[in-house]
Amino acid sequence: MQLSVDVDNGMPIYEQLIRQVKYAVAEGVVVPGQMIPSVRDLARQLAINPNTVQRAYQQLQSEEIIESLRGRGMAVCLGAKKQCQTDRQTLLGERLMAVIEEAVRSGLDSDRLREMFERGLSKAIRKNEASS
Amino acid sequence: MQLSVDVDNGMPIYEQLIRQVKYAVAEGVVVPGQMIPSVRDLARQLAINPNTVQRAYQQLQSEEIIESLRGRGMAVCLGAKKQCQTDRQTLLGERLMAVIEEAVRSGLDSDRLREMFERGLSKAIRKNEASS
Amino acid sequence: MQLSVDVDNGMPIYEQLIRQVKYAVAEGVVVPGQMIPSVRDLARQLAINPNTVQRAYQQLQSEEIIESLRGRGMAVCLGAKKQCQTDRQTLLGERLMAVIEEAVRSGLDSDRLREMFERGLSKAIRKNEASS
Amino acid sequence: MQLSVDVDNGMPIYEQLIRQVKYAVAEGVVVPGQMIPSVRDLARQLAINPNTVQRAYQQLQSEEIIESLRGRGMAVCLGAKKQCQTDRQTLLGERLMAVIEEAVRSGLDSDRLREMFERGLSKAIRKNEASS
DNA sequence: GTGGTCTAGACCACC
DNA sequence: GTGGTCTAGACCACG
Repeated sequence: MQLSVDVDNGMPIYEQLIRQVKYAVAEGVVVPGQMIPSVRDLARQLAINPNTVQRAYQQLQSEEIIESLRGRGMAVCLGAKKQCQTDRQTLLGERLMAVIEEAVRSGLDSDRLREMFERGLSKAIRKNEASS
Repeated sequence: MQLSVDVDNGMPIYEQLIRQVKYAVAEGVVVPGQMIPSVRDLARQLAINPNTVQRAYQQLQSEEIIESLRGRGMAVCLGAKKQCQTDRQTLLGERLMAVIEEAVRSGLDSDRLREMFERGLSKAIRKNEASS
Repeated sequence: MQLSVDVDNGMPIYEQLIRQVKYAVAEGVVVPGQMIPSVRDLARQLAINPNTVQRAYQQLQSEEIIESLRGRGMAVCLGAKKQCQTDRQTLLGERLMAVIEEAVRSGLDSDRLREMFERGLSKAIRKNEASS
Repeated sequence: MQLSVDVDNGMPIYEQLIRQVKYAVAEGVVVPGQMIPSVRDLARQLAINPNTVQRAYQQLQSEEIIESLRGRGMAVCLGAKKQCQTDRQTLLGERLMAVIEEAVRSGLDSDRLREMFERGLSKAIRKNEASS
C-alpha cells in the first residue's frame, strides 16, 4: 500500500490518509487481517507529524475499518472491504447528485448538462487509461 | 433578495453570504446598479455579527461584484451579472469533472455511471419543478 | 467656474470641491470679491448632498479662502488668490518630494528615475495641450 | 524582517503591514520559502490586535505574496519577490505621473519643474545615504 | 504551537 | 444613516 500526502491541497492531511486507506481497502490493495504501517513508520516515511497519522488511524478505528492489536500494530478489520466499497459508492452518488441538483437549480439545460457529462466522462477515461 | 445562514453547516457564514449574493446576481434577483442590504441591516436580520457581513461584502468588493458608495451603501457592479454566471458555470464544470474522475478512477463502469447520472438528473428536475 | 465630482474616485467629495475651488481661485477663474454658487444651487447642480457642499464651504471659510456675506452668499476673500497659488506650489512640492524619496529609498537608480521623469513630463505636456 | 506601525498615521495598520511585508519581499529581506512571524507573535511584538495582523496576512495571501502552511505558519510564496518588485515599480511610476500631470495642468513651467525635481532628487539621495 | 472564524462593541469618515 | 477600521476575547481545526 503506497500512501502519499499533498500539503498544498486544501484537504487536511489526516483526511487524505483516511481516504487513501479506505481506497486501498476497497480496491483490495490491503486485505482484511493484513497489518498496516505503524504510526511512527508512516509519519517518518511521509515526513509528517505522528499526531496526524494517529488522528487518521483513530478515526479509521472508530469507523471499524482497522483495529488495534495490542503490542502488534493496526490491522484491517474483517468486514472492512465491503464497507469501504459501499461507502465509496454512496459518497460518489451523493456528490454526483449534489452537482446535478445545483446545475438544474441554476437553470442549466438537461442536454447541455448531458453533453458536459459525456465530455467529462471521455476525458476521465482517457486520463485513467494513460495513468495505468 | 432573500439571504439566510446555516450556522451548523461547516461552511463559514461569510462564505455562505458570498455565495448567495453571487447566486442572486447571476440569477438576476438583484440587478447591476441596485443596492444590497446595508451591513447593519443584514446583520440584524440574520442575527449575526456586522463584522461577518462586512467581511463578506469586502471580499465581494475585491472581486468587483459589488462596490461601496460612500455614505450610501453597497451596490451591485455593472459587469457583475455576467461574471457571476461564468464563474458558476466554471465551478460547476470543475465539480462535475472531479466527481466523474474519481468514479472512473475507482473502477466504476461507464454505463453504471451514466445510469446514476440519468437517475440523478430526473430526480433533480422533479425536485426543481416541485419547488418552483 | 465649472465644478464637478467623481463619485468613483476614492477622494471624498467635499475634498474634491475644496480642491477645485482653490484651483479656480489660483487660476483666476474666479477673482477675489466674486460670489460663488450657493450651497443649495451647487448641491442641486452636482446632484450631491447639500451637507457635503456645506462642509466644503465651511473648510474653505476656515482657511479664509471664501467668506460668508450675510444674506447674500459666499464670496472669494481678497487675499485668497495668492494664498491658493502658494498652497498649491507647496503641496505639489511635497508630493513630488515624497515620490522621489520613496523611489530613492527603494534603490532606484538616479538616471532611471530622471528618465521616468522626462518621459512623464513629455506625456503630461502633450496631454495638457490636447485638452486645451 | 523588522516591522513597525504608526498608529497616528492615517493609513490603516493592516495596510501598513501589507506594505512593509511587500517591501521586505521586494528587497530580499525575506526570501521566498521563508517563514514570516506568526500572527500572535507579530501582534504581541507590535502591541496590536491579532485580528489586525490576521487581516493583513489574509490579504497578502489572496495576492499570493504569502501562503498559509496549515498548523505551521505563513511562508513567502515562490514567485512573490518578482511580483512585489514590479508592483512597486508600477505604483511609483503612477504616483510620479500623477504629480507631474497636476503640475503641468496647473501651468507650472517645465524648467521650473525640472529644477524642483533635481533639487528633490539630491535631497533624497543625501537623506538616503545618511540613514544607511 | 499554528491559522481561521466569529462575536461584541467601539470610534471614525463620509453623505 | 452608511461603510471602514480596530480592539478584546473566544472557539475551532490542524500539526
